[in-house]
Amino acid sequence: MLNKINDELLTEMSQLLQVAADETRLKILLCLFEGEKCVSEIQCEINASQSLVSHQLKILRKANLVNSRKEKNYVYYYLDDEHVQLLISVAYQHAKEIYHEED
Amino acid sequence: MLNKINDELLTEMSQLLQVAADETRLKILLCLFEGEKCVSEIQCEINASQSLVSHQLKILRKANLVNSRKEKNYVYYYLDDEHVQLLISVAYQHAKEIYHEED
DNA sequence: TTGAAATATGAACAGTTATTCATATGGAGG
DNA sequence: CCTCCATATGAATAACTGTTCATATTTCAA
Repeated sequence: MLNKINDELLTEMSQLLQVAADETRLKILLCLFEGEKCVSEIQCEINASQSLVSHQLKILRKANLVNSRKEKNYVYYYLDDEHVQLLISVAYQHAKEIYHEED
Repeated sequence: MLNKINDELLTEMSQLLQVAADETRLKILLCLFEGEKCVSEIQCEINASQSLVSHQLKILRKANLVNSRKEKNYVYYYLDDEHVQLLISVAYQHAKEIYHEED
């Protein structure tokens, strides 16, 4: 496996995981599972400041995990990677098991 | 989705992703795909110092991604999570697409 | 028991990152 | 044009994390 993965690929993989790993960003991704939302909706749902949400959305966008579209003066963000859902559900399965082990 | 995920689960998910995100640890995981290896073998394969490998293995172990067994004076590590392979292959798929987009 | 080899640990440092605060931008409607 | 609202940006800071170096522990063999 390692031999067919060059440095750039490895860095890309690492970055995807790193971007998804932050709790705030994870919350954003999870709440976008339900469909596209504008910044203020996300802000409200995950209980974070406007600035923080905006900063983190930018990071998610740069990593190609979400994309956005403008409508009136709202900006709607949505999941833009076919793999994100799978990635997160795998993490969820793992978490559930660990969680129950520790009871 | 967010409503059925409590704080502890979220933290657990976040930690899994964070642990997998580091490039050194990612290399270790990838090289353990081939089967169990002792510390010095890993060290050699990924080209890192003994101390670094040992530190990172400890982190992987604590997060339940790998486990180990002793034999003589070697310690063999192996993948210990059914989800790791899937997690990493999803990251790999994503990376490959990003990688080709940027050509 | 001594020496050597494999692995683990602790402290320290450098670099990165999440968050906050203050402010800027940009569009819509009056 | 001006004002308001939604969003974006920049700087600053505090906390965290990966790596290195030095040293400790453990196990085997002689």
